[in-house]
Amino acid sequence: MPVRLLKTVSGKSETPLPSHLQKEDLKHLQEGFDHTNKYFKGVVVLSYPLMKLGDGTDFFKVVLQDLDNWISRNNSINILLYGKMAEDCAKVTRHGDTFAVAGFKVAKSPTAREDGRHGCHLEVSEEAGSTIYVHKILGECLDNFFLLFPNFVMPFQSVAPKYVYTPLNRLKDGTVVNLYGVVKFFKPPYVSKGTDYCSVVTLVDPSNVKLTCTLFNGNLDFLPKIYKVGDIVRFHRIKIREYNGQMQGITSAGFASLTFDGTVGAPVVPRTSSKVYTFMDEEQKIIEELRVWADSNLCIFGPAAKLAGVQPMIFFDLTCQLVGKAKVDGSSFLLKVWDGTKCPYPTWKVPVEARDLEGEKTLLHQLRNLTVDILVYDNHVQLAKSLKIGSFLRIYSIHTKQASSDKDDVSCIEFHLHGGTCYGRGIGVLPETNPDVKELKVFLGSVDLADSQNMESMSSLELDSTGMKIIRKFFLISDLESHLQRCQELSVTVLTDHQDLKDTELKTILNSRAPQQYRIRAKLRTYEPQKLYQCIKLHCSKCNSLWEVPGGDDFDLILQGSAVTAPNLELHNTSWYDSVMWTTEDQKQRKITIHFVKHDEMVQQPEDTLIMIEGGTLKEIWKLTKRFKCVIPVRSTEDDLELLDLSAPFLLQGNIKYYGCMRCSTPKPIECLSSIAAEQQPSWEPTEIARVLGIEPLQYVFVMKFTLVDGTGTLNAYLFDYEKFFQIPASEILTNNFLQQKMQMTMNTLCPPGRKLDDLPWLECFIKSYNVRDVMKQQVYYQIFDTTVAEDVV
DNA sequence: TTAGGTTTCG
Repeated sequence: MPVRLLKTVSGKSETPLPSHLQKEDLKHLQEGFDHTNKYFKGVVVLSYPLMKLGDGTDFFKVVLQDLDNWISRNNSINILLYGKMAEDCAKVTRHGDTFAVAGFKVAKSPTAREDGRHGCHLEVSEEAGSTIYVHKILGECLDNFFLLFPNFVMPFQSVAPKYVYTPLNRLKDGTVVNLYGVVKFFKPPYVSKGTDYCSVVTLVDPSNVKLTCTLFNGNLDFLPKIYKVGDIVRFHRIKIREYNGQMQGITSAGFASLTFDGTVGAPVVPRTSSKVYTFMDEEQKIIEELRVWADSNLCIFGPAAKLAGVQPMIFFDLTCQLVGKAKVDGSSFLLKVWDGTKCPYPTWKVPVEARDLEGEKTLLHQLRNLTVDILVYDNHVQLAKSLKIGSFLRIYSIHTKQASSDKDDVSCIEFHLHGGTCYGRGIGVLPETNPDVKELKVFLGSVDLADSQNMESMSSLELDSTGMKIIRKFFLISDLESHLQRCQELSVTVLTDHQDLKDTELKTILNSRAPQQYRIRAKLRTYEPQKLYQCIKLHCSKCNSLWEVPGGDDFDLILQGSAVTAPNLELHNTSWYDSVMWTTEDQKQRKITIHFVKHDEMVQQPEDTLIMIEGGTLKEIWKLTKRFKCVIPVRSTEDDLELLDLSAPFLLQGNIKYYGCMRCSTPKPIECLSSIAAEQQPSWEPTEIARVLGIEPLQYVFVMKFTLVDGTGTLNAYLFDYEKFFQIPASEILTNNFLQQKMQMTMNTLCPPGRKLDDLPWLECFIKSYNVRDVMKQQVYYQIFDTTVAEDVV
């Protein structure tokens, strides 16, 4: 809606300014301050002709004099109006009119020295969500009245539209906009490497477009108070920029936010640091609509857990109360927390000096069986130090690790908040008004401390799906018992073949010659490696060699090394690929070339296209794999493109890096790929790509050593499995956290930590024995085969 | 300025 003067108003009975707006004093108008929900009021003492700027934008300048400081010498300020607002205001403005300006941007006034006015000016436009309330003069009589009684509250008429909110699919580079969104991902505010706190927030809206915003502020309070995925935010005056081909939001001067609980039916109460803010009935409607949309269109699955529900080797968010804290060393800090439930596993205690431990000694002692020690590292230390004992926290992405203890059967769980902010890792302080905190407080109050040794009586408050509070008994230990009982009766693994074979005791197997095959029934006493990510290897089926999976850093180094080679322009744009080269804008002036492989002389849709990249970084390549079917990192030689070193992947597809065997591969020129491109329907299968490029592909494989016992003997059997045993492809486990957790849970069922031998479940397996002869001696080895984890185990 | 979502391996 354009600026519109509805009618001339008179008398006090007319609509006053909206109640959420507060008057800002002239002397408080400063750059970098939060002027959200403030207005500045003044009389138009001067106006300039309407102009057009170089880009065609209308521009109008007026000078407002502060009524409350009319005696002061320096009491006027320049107001710069842009666009439609400039055009419309120019039509109706007369000297002597009173303007109340809200939603303005404060910037340094370049003309302050010459015109002697305020050091800053105010910038207003419809795009920035500005509002101007104009009171028209009614004649000299009232004008004088006004000057005599400056505090007289005048009726105002709104002539500018209210805030305009831009859907996420309509954002344009270089604009400052207002928007709503549902939080899909967030990093709670953390101390950046600069001077401010930083919070990263990814939003979605019904246009199904995602926007990642990077928000900075020196004051924690000015960043949005997001507590969980699914919260809804309203951002005012967020700047939109293009970054890496995508729109990005970033704080601009005057940025302000409101945050709402995203639960359908919950009260619509904004969380904000501002005491006043605009919030109308219409906006309540927007929140309610977004809640309903998110409820049916978004999968908001949070990894929240109670201490009673934790497993080793998971990442989870914990809502808890801080009971104690202590410094450990320069890079780590200890938080002792509880949530009223008891962790079913023994938990580790971080050794600290008694004098370093802060917190109420009696309470720490009383809660000793219910608190857990969380060790936080690096960038989280500063925030952790500042936390107040007794405060309620949500700690995001805590990692539970199983401590490897060789000395006894009982291993314990460690809780770590590792350094960095990946996956939103961090600490958030929850206010006492937070619904989750209210609920937690009720529950903590109900915990009978004398009874805390008796785990079976623990209970917990939970919210059911309708948001109603219900009290449910927690019988976690007994749940675990019954689960284990089932495992003991049946078997946690099943055979996929040879059902008719009879069981053989381990003692008999150990005393027999190899090679032979057996069916066994045994318990898994222990396994190696305990760190499951270490059990993934690369296997060459041609020479039978096993290779470690190279780390991301290795790949990065190779990429950096290859980026030194300048791209050979003679190899650009051939009959089977189109090439695009660009130079980065930073000081390094890095050159990146992408060769798009064509089909039928045309570049296909990205999801069907194979690209080759020269000079890219690990991150850039990673991003390209999200968009294109295949990515092959290459470098230029004098007369052809070639693959990089074989310790780098020869191909990236989705999450998977494909490697070639260094012994068996004889890389051919990249030109050979053109034969696949020429096929009628190129499938770009990794094995096919490897074949034409002379690469012997390595396969991802699980390699583990199981120590099995059955009362008659102990036998070490190797598990060598691509997919069948865990029903998880080994190729995906390193890049898929969900699958890693699933695998860890499987191992916890097969070999529950902290259990005595009698309580371990039975496994039914096939094993085969085989001879391995080296120079010195011949040895018998055993391998598990045709066995899989039972379907109902995980 | 900072970070620019994509778990550590202590």
